[in-house]
Amino acid sequence: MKKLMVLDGNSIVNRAFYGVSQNLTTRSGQPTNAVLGFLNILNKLLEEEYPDALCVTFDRKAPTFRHLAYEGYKAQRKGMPEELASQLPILKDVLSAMNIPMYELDGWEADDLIGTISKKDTAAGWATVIVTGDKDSLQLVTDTATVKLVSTRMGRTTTRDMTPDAFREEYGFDPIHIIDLKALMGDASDNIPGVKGVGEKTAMALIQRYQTVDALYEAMPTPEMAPGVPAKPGVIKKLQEGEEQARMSYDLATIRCDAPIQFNPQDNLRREVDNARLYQLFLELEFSKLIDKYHLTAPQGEGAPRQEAMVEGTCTSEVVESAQRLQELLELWRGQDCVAVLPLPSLDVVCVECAPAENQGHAALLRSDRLEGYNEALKALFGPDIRKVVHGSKELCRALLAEGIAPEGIVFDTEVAAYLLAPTDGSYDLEKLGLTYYNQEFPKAAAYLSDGAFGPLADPTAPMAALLSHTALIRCLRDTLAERLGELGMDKLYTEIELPLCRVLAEMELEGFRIDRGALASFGEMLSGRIDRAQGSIYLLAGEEFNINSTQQLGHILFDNLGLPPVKKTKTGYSTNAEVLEKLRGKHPIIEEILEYRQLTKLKSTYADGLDKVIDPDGRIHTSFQNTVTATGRLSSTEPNLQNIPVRTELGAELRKMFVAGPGMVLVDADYSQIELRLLACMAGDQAMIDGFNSGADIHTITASQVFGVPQEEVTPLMRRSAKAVNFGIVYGISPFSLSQDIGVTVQQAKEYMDKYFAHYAGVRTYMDGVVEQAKKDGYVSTLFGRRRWVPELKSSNFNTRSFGERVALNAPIQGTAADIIKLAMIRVRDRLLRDSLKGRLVLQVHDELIVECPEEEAEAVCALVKEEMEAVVSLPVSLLADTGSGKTWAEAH
DNA sequence: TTAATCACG
DNA sequence: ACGTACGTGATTAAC
Repeated sequence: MKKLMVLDGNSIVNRAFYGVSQNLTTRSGQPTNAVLGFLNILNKLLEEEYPDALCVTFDRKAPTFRHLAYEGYKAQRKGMPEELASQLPILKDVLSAMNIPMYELDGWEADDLIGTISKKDTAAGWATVIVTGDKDSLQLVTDTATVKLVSTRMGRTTTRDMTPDAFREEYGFDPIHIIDLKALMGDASDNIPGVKGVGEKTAMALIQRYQTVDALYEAMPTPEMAPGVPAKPGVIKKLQEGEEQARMSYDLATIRCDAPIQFNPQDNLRREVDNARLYQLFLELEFSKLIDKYHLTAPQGEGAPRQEAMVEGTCTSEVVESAQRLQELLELWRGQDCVAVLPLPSLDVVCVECAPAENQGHAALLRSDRLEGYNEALKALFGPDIRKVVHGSKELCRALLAEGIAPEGIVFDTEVAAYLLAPTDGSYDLEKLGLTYYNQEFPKAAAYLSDGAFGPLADPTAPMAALLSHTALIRCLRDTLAERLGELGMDKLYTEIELPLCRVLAEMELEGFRIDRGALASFGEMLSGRIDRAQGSIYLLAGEEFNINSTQQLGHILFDNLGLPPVKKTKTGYSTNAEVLEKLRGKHPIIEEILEYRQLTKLKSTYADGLDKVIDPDGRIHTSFQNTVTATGRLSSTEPNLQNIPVRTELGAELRKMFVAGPGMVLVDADYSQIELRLLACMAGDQAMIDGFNSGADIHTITASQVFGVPQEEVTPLMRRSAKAVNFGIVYGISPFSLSQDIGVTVQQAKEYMDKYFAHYAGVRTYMDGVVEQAKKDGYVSTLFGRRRWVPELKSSNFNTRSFGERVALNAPIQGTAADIIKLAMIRVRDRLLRDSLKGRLVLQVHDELIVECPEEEAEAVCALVKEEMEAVVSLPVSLLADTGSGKTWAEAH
């Protein structure tokens, strides 16, 4: 039996709209989430069902006769948000390009068309699968027509197949009687009134007993309920009064199967998509993933503007196999403004491209298996006399340095440039940049990155084509991105900070941080013992064994079994985080044990076990510093993250004793003191705060004394703590509510603190207002060094989104300037160590802290050098201060 | 894959 | 009336 799948277009697109991330739009601002969601659901359905034929139905305004029958009918549905309405024509274009038939008819709704189609389908001897999110359609379920109910909960699509048996199991009557059910209980979303005072429970019990409205009213005035369901008093009266409503609702709930459409399932057999049209549409919608999924290709001769130099074919290529040819090429490259270089991670293959003539590229492939003296070739290529543009220079530098080659002459990094231009984009794959900047599709890097892509057995054409086009793309991007950086005033930031930093980061990653493996292991064993004991007490106190790591199970034990009062809820149930547990402390002895257990297991799994796994054979940990990730310009650290090693608790801080210097070496640690607050004082130009810092006293104490109006000597620890919370909160754009939560006072008091704060630091308030205002005007904020962060959230109509934008606008310039400063300090410290012929080397950066490993005898000099360079990065009304220390371990040096 | 939690500045 | 601090990454559970 052949199978037709028919979709309720309106119902599915609604689910998609509300189920898929709300913020998905094209660069021009056209929302696309509903279209994408629809296609995702469609794909999932096709994989599940493999129908022979497929079609989609759409509403076209409510039928006139229904308006006459009941004026309010479907009135609510007219309020479709503009963001969704604007996507409907796009969706129809896409479906049309996919050659999927659509049915719509003036005055008819999608489910009436489905009813009609389903009936004709059955008559033709076909099976039907109806896809909708609307339970009304369940009345159409027959032996040959099933309904797939689609629901999207929290972005996940789930479907449920309703056959007559499944339906009867759930409802206790035949599918057709869902009409009778709706007639009694009504349906608010469809404005079906039903019988007043009769809800789902009563209606179900009645229909289970009588099946139909007719039979029910025949049994009046003494109807029975389904066995076991007690009749509520007054139901009979309500049924009698509501008979007219019930009859009318019955008509409203009935899906019509007699729409005047031509339909033959044969006309809906699946067809190939229209490649050219769909490609163009997906390009406009920026659905690059779907272009891959459908294996769409760019139509020849039309579509997006193409950059000639990038097209394979206008670019000649060769594999370099002789030393003589290599020399010729090196000479050619020396004469170029720049050449693009794309290395594979192992450096076995390197592609170099230049453009000797207008629009005519030439690429050369260097392969370790085809070229004698390969390492020498690399050395020559990465000499100072050839200007190179690369994508991801940190990785390249690390690979070259590992081979003993010190790269020079890297004049541009397209990945870092793209990051500076759009730091919130998240990733900067070449294929993505091609789409962003040239509206052009490129092959995926996986084509040449996969193992053995260039091996002797592999078909060389696919990886070659991808490699060549990506190398050409790098060359083109350099000009585009460099120009854009200049326009935005970021060329200095780029050439003096970001680009040279790549090399520094590569060196630091290669250097690594030495770990005392034995100490780490015994620390882990100690934790294990304590975890076992804590776990034992928890099971005992709970009266049963369960997975303490599962927040769901834990919530169940605490709040259902032990009867503790829930403090906060999460999307999925009870919240059990430390803040909540802290509030429950003292109410039950299990709480303390759980807090202890949490602390211990965190230390064990993330640090004791986690770090041990990534210790290299050289006894050191080589983290990766990510320099194209954060929205503010900070670095991040991964595999492992060495920027979140515990320090705040005594037990956690033990770990820092396992980060050690090598034999005969020490660690020098230097951190900026209050750098963000100092920057706030300077950027706001607030004289009171500037004076506070320059007086040399503790800034939190000064703030407390000013806010609470007492002399500094009389500031209590509590007052200082509150002032500190305010100081930090201001940098994040805090609200009185959050401050009150943080320091445990009433919202009113918190507001008072903030008012007093702003009264004393009036310049800070002026500055904050000004920054937000400027950001709203410009659409971005910048740091002292010109780094930008775009803040589109400020334009949102959503209060929360907009508020977030305001906080971002306040915080980004401060956090970002601090990031600029320490980056510059890193470059200077690194250069200075070399210039002074010291053996000390940077090994770690933690946002406001630098760690250098150096020979014991250099300790003093390095301390002085690092402090000097860090403090001298900029000259501001408040001078920067760096505190230094040294020792055999990180704990000792800090 | 997402959510919850918790480690850091 | 909203919903409540900026920036990260790793681990675990559960879908």
